[in-house]
Amino acid sequence: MPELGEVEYFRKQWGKGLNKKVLAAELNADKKIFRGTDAPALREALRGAKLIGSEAHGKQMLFRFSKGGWLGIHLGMTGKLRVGAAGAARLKHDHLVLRQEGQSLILSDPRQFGRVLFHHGKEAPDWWRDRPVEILSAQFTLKMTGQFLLRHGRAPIKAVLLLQSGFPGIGNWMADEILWQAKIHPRRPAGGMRPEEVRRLFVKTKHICRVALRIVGGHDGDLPETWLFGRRWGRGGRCPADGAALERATVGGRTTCWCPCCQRAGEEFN
DNA sequence: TACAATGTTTTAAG
DNA sequence: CCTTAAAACATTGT
Repeated sequence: MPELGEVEYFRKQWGKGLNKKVLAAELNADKKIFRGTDAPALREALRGAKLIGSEAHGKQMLFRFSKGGWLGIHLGMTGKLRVGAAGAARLKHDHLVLRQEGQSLILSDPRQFGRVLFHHGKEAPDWWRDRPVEILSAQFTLKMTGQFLLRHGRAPIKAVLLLQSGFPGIGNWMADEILWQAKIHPRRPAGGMRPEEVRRLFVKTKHICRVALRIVGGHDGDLPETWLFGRRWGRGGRCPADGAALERATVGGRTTCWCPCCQRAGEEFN
């Protein structure tokens, strides 16, 4: 599930635990989701600590606790954050449960492509300090975007949009939406874009992030019917703009959906 | 049964 | 060291 907007939605869910103490952290330290993390240390450090803040950055989340607890969460493909009852039983894929007075903050992730990180200390850990420029920040510029595309010039543009080092928070449906709205074929080499196309891609990237954060992040209604979003799942979809049958194929290792009429690119890419 | 699923990470090759 | 492409990861649902 989680791309930019959904990550923000889940962050807000755990936000319900703000300013409340963790009575106990329950987890299975040997689960894959804790790979590379000292899970027992996490459990000890969070017992009695208060949740004092949270942030999202692309698909990464950080939950800050008193006494120097820094909890990083990535939801992978199937991760979710929810709030349950105080004594809620741990379900099969509930890998981390923070018990608070009156409620439980729960992380579930069946496939465990997600990851939990933990750092105990005064300073922010490296994994939170070294982050790419956020798409909606003023530092994310047209020039930067053009440079990033050139740097990955031979890869298909779809694959480049999925690189978190350049487009943090963009996932599979957002990449397809950006390319459809910008009228660019997903298999076009990133470095072969005309200036006008780079500009369209840049503008649509910012726009789609903004709307996704508002609508998906706030669970505030549905994405516009005029978007590709609602038609791109499964075969047989039709382009909202011209009614053409949508194409589906694997591009950049992921299922990709596009309109062969709106997103023309010449024979060699179809 | 076999394949696909809103994502990285690893491995191998250029 | 850098980029690219493909496989791997673990589980569920169609």
